[in-house]
Amino acid sequence: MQNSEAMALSAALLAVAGELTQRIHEGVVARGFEGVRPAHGFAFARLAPGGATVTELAAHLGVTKQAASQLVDEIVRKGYAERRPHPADARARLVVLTEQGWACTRAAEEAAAEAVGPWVELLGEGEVRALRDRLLRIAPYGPIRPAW
Amino acid sequence: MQNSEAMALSAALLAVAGELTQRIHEGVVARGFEGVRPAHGFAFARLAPGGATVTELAAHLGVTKQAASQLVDEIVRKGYAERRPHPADARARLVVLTEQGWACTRAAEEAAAEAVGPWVELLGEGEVRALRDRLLRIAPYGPIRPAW
DNA sequence: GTGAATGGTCAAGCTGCTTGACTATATGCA
DNA sequence: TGCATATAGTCAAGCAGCTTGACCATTCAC
Repeated sequence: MQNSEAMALSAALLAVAGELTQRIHEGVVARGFEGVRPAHGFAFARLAPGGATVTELAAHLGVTKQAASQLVDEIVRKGYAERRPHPADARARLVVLTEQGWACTRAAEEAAAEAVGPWVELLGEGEVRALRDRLLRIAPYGPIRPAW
Repeated sequence: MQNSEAMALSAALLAVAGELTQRIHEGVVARGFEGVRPAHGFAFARLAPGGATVTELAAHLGVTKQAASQLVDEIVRKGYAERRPHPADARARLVVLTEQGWACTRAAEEAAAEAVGPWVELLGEGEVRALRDRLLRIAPYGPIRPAW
C-alpha cells in the first residue's frame, strides 16, 4: 500500500474518531450529565464490569497512577463512582460506579448510537457492521490513548 | 443498530486511532525528527499544499488562533516552517513549510504506511482499502479534533 | 472617509498531566 | 519468624498546552 494511501487512511480514521468523540460527548451533556469529560467515559468502561483499582485504571488509560487517582477524585466528587475497601488487599481500594455512573454510561451508549446513525444511513447497516468487525480485528489490547 | 454495538464500534475506532497516532509518532521520531508532537502533523497537513494563515490553521485544528500562533512559533523555532508576508493581505502572514518540514511530512507518510502494514497482513489489502473508502465517506469536513 | 470586522500577537490564568517523595500493606525468602 | 523489597495509593510541586481578555494594524462596507 502506498504511503499516501496509508496517510489518507490515517487522516480519515483520526478525523472520524475525533468527530465521534465530540458527538458522543455532546450527546451525554445533552442528556444532563455535566462536568464530565470524554476521558471519564473510558474510565467508566473499565470500571463498569465490577470495579477496578486506581492502578488498573491508570494502565487502562495509559497515564500515571497519580493522574488516574486525580480522575477518580473528580468522578467521586461528582457522584459517578465511589471508593470501597478492596476485598482482598488492604492497600488497594476498589473504585466502583454509582447508579449515576451507570446512568451516564447508558447515556453514552445512546449517544454513540445516535452518532453512528448517519453512518448507517449513508453506508447501510451491513457496511457499518463490516467496519466495526474490521476495526475490532485490528484494535490493540493495550491502553486507550488519546488520538493526539 | 443496538446501542451496545454502536459503543463497541466507537471504542474500537478510538482505540485504533489512538494506537495509530502513537505508532506514527514513534515512526517519525525514529526517523530523527525530535521535539515534534502529533498535533504538528495535522498542522503540516494543512500547511503542505501552499501554506496557510494562522487563522486558517486555527480553524483546521479546532483551537483558538492564539493557540495556533503558539504552535506556529514552535514549529518555526524548530525549523519546520517559516512566516512570510502574505501576498494579498498586509495584516496576514503566510506560514509555509521549510524543506525540513516537508521531510518530516514524508517521514510521517512512511511511518503511517509502516503502522498500517500489519493491518494489510491481517485483513488483506482489499479489505484495508475498503476500510479507508468507508471512513472517507463518513469523515467530517470540520476541524480535526483530538479524540479525547 | 469613517466605523466595524478581521489577522495577529502579548499577557495572564487554568486544567490535566508529569515527576518526586512519602506512607501503608503485601510478598518473598533466609 | 523477621526483614528486605515490591506494590497500592496519596500529597505536593511543576510544566505544557490550551483558554480568555486586551490590544494594535490593516481591510472592508457603506
